[in-house]
Amino acid sequence: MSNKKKIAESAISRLSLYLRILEDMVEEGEPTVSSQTMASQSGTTAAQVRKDLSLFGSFGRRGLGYSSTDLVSRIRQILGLNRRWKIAVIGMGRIGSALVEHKGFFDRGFDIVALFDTSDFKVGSNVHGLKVHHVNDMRALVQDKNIEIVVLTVPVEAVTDVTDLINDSGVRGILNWTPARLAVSQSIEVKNVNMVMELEALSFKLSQS
Amino acid sequence: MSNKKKIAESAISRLSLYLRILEDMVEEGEPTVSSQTMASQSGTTAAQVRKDLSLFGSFGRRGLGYSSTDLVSRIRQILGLNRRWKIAVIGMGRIGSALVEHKGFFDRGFDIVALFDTSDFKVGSNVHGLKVHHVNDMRALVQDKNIEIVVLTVPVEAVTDVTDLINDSGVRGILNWTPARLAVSQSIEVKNVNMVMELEALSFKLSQS
DNA sequence: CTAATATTGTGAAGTATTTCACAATCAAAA
DNA sequence: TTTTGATTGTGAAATACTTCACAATATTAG
Repeated sequence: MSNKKKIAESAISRLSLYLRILEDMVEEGEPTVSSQTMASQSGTTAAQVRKDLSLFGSFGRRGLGYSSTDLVSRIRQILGLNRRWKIAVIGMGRIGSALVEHKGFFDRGFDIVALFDTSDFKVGSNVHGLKVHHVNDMRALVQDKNIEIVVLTVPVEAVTDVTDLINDSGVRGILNWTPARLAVSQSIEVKNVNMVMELEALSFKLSQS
Repeated sequence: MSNKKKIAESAISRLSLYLRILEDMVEEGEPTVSSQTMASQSGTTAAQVRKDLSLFGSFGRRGLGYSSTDLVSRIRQILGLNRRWKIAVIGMGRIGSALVEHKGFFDRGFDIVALFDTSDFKVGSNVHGLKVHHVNDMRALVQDKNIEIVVLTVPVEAVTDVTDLINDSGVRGILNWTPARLAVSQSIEVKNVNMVMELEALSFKLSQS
């Protein structure tokens, strides 16, 4: 599926948001939903909602709105969520361990199937029922368990070495919690999550007003 | 300082990034730095770096580049980081507790000075040397300790009630870890952090290729 | 002092994203 | 059957953001 059309990052975030809203609607038994309803619940405009959806097709019916259940499965399809994803967490510090025990990932289609750490002290221990492996065994386990995404929560000093191992492992995507910018091979997708940067953005806004 | 000029969110993120890069340069003893250097280290273009900075003033010298130490303090000033911020964490679940013990916030100017939870079971306990308070005491403590930002990591069921308490507390900014969209008063700034949405964006990208 | 080289700051041009606005379509009521 | 009211899908317009390109300015070498 080598889709050429370039889709904005922002449109994808909104689609994620619409999906959550629609699932709630389905839960509540609403058979249809309008772009206006989705817009007000997600803090955008009805035109934006329709434009976002129109990037991928025509899913609604004029005069009626969208079928909630249908649109849920359309968006799931678009986002690649009509399947489960196997992920690993690398770095069993406080944040990494906390993420492992978080049920939210499983609930939304992401199965944590392996854990890694760099320290011999932690390797071999159990976190939430999963054994912690040494990062040197990453390649073997990624191949063996078909892991496609890793969540990276190692200390910043370890990033360079671990990035090499990831590059070599066959993983396709990284959710990077470290403040470092990763030197990954072209084919690997990276999303950066940076708490401090978010706080700094808040600091900016609060300083403006 | 009621600055009317609207600054793009993306520009602010990049400023955060430049700041980190510049601090490293200073650490390494580099007296000056060019827009090109900052660009390649932050994954953008030299023109973008110069444009971002020019939104706030002229900080460089033609032919020479920017003074590292000077630019660090300029950006700190711009982002409102020329002071320390007092923050609280609301929700002492796994993620909330992990964040409290994370040294990264303190290192970058954010002091966690209070903890809150909704459950009587956790209230009164100690996390990393700080006592956990009941959310009902938020207003008093926010006022007393001059807390301006809260990090919200409560379970989604608790969001509505806790949001009311936050609205009433005098807090100015929220870093929202919950998947809910908060109903906050106009004057409160909210930044949303959503792990699952990030994973879904990865899922989309991986499904495209 | 002049030439060569480096690098900023910034209008203008080029892209990208969002919003507007309206024809097309559907259901229900008259 | 026709009218009324709702709502999509989408070009076109408006806005926002990024990149280009070059004059201005600084240092160093000759």
